[in-house]
Amino acid sequence: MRGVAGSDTRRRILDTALTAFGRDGYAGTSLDGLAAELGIRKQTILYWFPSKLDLFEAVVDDAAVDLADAFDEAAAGGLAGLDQVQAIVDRVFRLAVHRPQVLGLVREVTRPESPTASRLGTRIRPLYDRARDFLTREMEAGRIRRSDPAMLLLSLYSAVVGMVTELEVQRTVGFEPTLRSTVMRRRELMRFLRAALTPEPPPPAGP
Amino acid sequence: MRGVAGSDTRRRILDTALTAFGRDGYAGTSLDGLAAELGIRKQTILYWFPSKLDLFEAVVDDAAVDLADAFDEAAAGGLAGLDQVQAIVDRVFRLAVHRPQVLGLVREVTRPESPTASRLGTRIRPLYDRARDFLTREMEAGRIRRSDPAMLLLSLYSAVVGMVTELEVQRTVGFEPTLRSTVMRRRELMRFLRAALTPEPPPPAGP
DNA sequence: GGCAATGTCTACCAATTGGTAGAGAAATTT
DNA sequence: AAATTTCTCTACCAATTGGTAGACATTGCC
Repeated sequence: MRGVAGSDTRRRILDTALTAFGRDGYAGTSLDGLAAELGIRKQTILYWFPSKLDLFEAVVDDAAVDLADAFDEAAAGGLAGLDQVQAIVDRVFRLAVHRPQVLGLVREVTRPESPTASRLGTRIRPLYDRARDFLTREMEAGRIRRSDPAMLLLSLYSAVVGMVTELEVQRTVGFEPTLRSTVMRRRELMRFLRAALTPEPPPPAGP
Repeated sequence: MRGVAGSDTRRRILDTALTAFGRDGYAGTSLDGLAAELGIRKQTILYWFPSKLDLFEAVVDDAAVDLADAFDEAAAGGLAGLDQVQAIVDRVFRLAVHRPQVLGLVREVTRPESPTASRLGTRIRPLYDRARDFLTREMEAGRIRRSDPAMLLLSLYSAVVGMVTELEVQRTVGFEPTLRSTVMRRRELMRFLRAALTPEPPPPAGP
């Protein structure tokens, strides 16, 4: 078969590359290896993406869309306070469970020296700003414990990504996480976050 | 100068390699590049460490000692509950501020596909066990909010590493973090952790 | 001063890397 | 059916990779 399949080849390359980059990093992924995994020649990859870096950027853009969609969807409910936070965490967890590769890529791309650290930066920035604004608003409304929104956001992000990464580590070690353990983990994370975010009861009214 | 310097070369290689591996990852670091950075030839590196992988493992072992020392030191005070947690966080922060490279390496080595994921595993395992036991004990004593100790530990770890990583990212972007901002960040982190860990007040005594 | 040990270097090497040039098959257009 | 476009391939290539072999300089010991 030659020159047949149309451009689902492009999609297949993107998907496999996402996994490979997330798993082995940019430097650790070779076009030859990737091609072998796909059962095609490296030159076919270079036909669809003019260079390795172009491929990487395309993969990042692709993943960024997924992430943004997840956030949008979770935010669409128009919830407030802890419920909104919970909705987002749930949604990210869902993404992480059925496309764990995306998180691997996030990990790779947020490395300071990543070849396109800046790219994900510009893609994610709007999400970040929205999230921070949300937290600020909720704090002012007293629905979330008051603190520095930027740093709180970072803590949230770290906790979520850390927990999801842990799922992946388990899987690598050969422990296919059960639905049950996944659910437990998410619940545990939410307890942690709720504990950290619940506003303190107002102090007994002063003079 | 030839055959002179004695084996401080070995130390210099270890230090520079730590930075390089943490910054560029294992695959992203080349012996030639490393040698150039050191002003020596690659063969000198291979004289001290028989292979790239051997070098990497030596670097990991070296860093693991630093980490273990930090923990030991923080644990030596014999504190309890949140105070002990705070002591450890402070100590890790201090390490991260004056040897940020170590954290970069931790990041690299905790990647599921890292060439020596297992190695840091065995080095860190004892620390992990100790920490989990500590948390379990403190929960039973009612000094820390009750939850799954393993997952709580993961949340703590993620939050700390995430925050420290952020410091590094800032530095990369060119924002030399001031002492002031570092302190603020640490304080913010502690507030987050305290909020998450403080035990709930006992429910009004039941029947 | 001779000599072994130590440490760094030059000279190579085979394998792998990302990338180019262009042949050739299938599908589409004319 | 001829021509063109689309897609995948074979054949290369220069640069870089981790690693080997061994020359040569310095040091400390006898």
